[in-house]
Amino acid sequence: MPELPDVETFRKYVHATSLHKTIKQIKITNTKILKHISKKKLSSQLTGKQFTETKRHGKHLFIHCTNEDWLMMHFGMTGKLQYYKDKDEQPAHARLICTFDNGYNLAYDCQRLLGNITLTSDIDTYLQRKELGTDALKISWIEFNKRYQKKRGSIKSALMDQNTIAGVGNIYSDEILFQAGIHPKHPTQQLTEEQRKKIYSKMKYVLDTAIDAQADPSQFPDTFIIPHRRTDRICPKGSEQLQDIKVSGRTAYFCPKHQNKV
DNA sequence: AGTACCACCTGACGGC
DNA sequence: TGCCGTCAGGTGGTAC
Repeated sequence: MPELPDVETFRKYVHATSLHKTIKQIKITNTKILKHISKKKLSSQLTGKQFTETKRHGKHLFIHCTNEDWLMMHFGMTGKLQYYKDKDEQPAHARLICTFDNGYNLAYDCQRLLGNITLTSDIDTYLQRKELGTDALKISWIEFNKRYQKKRGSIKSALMDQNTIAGVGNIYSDEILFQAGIHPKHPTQQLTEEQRKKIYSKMKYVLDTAIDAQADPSQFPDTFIIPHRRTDRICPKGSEQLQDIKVSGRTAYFCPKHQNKV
């Protein structure tokens, strides 16, 4: 689930529900999600504080806290957030639960425990340490063009490389390449400037459109491939059968008619 | 600097 | 019904 549009939707959700409320209690039900911080330290740092601001970089969500730290959340493959009042609305795999003084809770739910949470005092330092690339929605054409001129390997894996640009994962890379009409295995270095430009503009279009649809595939335009990927497997531009192949170990879906190979 | 493979995890699904 | 392999929208480490 969580690529850039999903995480941006989570960010807005936290912003709309969880700011400026005092945290009464922190509950951590599984410490595997904690990175470089103990359960005790995280609870004590957050209890009694409030969240005041939200930021996102690629697939990373940062929530500012009145102790000046940022609570960092990464969602792995199965992470999500839920704001709720009654315990019966608590999601099944809630790993971190913040209870506010208004009686509501914000739960970080992560079935497969592949996500992680930590505290950081400075976002830029954190991003540098992780060597994350520029956010996919913030990167300029100049920088994108420069990076992808030099980049080797298939275009799909280049788009998914978080050190090159941050935020695009397996499904949105499929959508970007479908919209751009480029085969996922197309060698990055063999793209023309025109093709790079097309990928750049379709990347922005796909991510913006997905954010507008709150990252809900059922709200995506009829022209998107994502809702067809693992369902009817039919190309939305025609009636061709979509194909799947492995690219850098991930399953890529594409239309053999509309995405020509090199 | 690539790819290939394994590991981390849980759970859904299809085949037998 | 149960067991087993496979796969899933992520990332990090290792070997080549």
